Amino acid sequence: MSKNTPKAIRGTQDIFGPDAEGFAFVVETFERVRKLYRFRRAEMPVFEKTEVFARSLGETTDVVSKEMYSFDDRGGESLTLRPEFTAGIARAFLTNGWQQHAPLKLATHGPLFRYERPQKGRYRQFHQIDAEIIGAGEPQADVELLAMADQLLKELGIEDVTLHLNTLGDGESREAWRAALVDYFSAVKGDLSEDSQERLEKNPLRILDSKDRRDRPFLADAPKIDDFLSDEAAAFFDAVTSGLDAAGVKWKRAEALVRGLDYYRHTAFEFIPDEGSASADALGSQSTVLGGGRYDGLIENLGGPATPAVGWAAGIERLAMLVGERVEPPAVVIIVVEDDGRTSEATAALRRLREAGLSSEMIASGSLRKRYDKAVKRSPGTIISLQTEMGHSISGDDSSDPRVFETLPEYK
RNA sequence: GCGAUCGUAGCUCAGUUGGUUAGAGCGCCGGUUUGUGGUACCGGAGGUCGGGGAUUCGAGCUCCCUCGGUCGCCCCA
Repeated sequence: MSKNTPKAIRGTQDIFGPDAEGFAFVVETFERVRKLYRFRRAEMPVFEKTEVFARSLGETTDVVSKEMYSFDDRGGESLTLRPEFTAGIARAFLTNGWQQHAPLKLATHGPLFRYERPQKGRYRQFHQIDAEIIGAGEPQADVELLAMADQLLKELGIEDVTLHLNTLGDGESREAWRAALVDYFSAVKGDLSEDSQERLEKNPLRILDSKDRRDRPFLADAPKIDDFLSDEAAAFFDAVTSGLDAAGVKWKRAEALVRGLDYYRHTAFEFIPDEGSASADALGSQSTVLGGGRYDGLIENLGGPATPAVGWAAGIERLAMLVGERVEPPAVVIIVVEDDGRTSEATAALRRLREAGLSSEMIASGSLRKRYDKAVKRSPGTIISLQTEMGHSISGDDSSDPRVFETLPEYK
């Protein structure tokens, strides 16, 4: 590599080989499951006016205040590369009149951008799959959404993660709880970690899942959301949990689970690897594999009508790490050209194989005597070797697809 | 933004208390052997040891700066 070859941007990745196969497997599985649940596909732009995210996520959140990739376009307007899907989907819902389709089940996937220090399972350009139900305020929507997430993880072969579930209540419940937490933690402020003292000002709910030892003694006796839930909010949560039970989705109550973004109300959830599991090891300190919740106020914040909605997103890279490396399937046929005069013959044969839907390639370069060895190393179902004197040899008869010789009877 | 750690061929790594032309395996290219084929052997290409500066007779190895990777904190998928 020359010294003046440009390097990739920090936090971006070039994905290839087994990793790329894992990535594709996640996306393909998501597409399949999403159709099973009748979620409709949507595509949004990767950039929006900055205000779309600033107004949706909350001006004071870290994402908005320091993690957005923002820039001015030539007209001087501030634009931002999407740091998440939900805000853009809400904007699209309003500007395209998708209200007419409500309740609307949507699914999408693609790249997102966040200006952060990269580490295991976290990148500046990362990729998510995403599912939302917009315009449905009933708990059954939460159940539907979570049932889909649960089945997706199962179909990906990820068994050692558990749904951690909480409710943040409605707006009033959440505010009352928040105030009680501030009172409680303020009383012991001096004994809290520096980080949590800061959280007390900015985001007191997050003290609850602090990793600092100094905060732990105070967590167990902290005010519980359940004591502040309105009757309606409690009934809503009951309906969600009983619905999950009916759908066969295993879950675990996580009273300390809160979500970072301001727009969440009622249901909040994360699928987290079980303690000590292989998945927990694979993810390092990035524990959440899929997360989301209900965001009934968001669309109103963007100037639309009051519209309830729930959604989740999951990092494709993180899921791919749990799925493990996936090998590329070998070719059905490899044609080895051991006589350069027969290259055209091989080209014609390949065309017919591919038209018949049989994956195939040829090896026709490099040392003549090593071409066959190269083919063997790629372990195809069948090797057809075109030799001098118009001869040929076949190997792999046992594992050959019968269609190979239906397509190319002359080599049988 | 903060902390830790690493940075030698395309890849994975060796390189002794600093000492002459920097090595291996794999991969790649060519050849020999086996004569019908995933073997073995030989040879070749490929590195200004991340970059810059300092110490020294002499630095891949010591020191400083810088740039990158990785992991962790904050935050988050």
